[in-house]
Amino acid sequence: MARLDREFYLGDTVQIARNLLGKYLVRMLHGEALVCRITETEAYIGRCDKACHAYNYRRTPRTEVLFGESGHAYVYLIYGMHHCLNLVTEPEGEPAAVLLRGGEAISGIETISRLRFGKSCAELTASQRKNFLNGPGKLCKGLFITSAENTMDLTGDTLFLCDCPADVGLPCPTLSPERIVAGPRVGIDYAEEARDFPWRFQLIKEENPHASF
DNA sequence: TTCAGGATGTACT
DNA sequence: GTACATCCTGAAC
Repeated sequence: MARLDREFYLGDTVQIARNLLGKYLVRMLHGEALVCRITETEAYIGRCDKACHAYNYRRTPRTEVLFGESGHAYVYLIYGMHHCLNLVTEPEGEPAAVLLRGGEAISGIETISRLRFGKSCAELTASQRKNFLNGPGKLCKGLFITSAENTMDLTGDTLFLCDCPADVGLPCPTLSPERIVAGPRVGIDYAEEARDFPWRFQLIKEENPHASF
């Protein structure tokens, strides 16, 4: 199975955040592949970014993984009840990561639905279908990603990314035209000048262009 | 369809 | 004690 290797995560974090759009996140759970296509990301760079947990190289037990080898997962709990998944980037010693903010479910949808809402797809309301994986906490809940996955190596067999679902033996979906939109990040009003960095990237469907910023 | 409000745990000051 | 890279529900429009 071809998947994104360590080298992919070594470069410029903002570029990686952009490059991750359209890639496939694979979560193996009890032998089943839960797969989603990434549609929204944000870059966080400790060196210069007040919104980053490791701003100014602040090193604590929590941020330790950000300083480590690229291509590992940084998972943390936010607002006491939601998890967020980040992919560690850049060489060791440079704390930086890309937050996965949203995706669309490709495979294992029935399982994802049960993890998200405790019921099958067929029972979901229109609102629940619309808000399936369109948020960082939702993505983690749907793919059962918790603190247990913190520091996990993303080049392993449990949680990884790939270019194309064919890499995990799935048919490639037919894609409608899309474009990439960049804008300021969400929920970081406290971060002063870093608030306005256009480090959020989103895939927008051309026929349904509702950019949210 | 939009909006306000509450739920909730951890890290760090 | 405070702030936090959020989500869900239900009420109002």
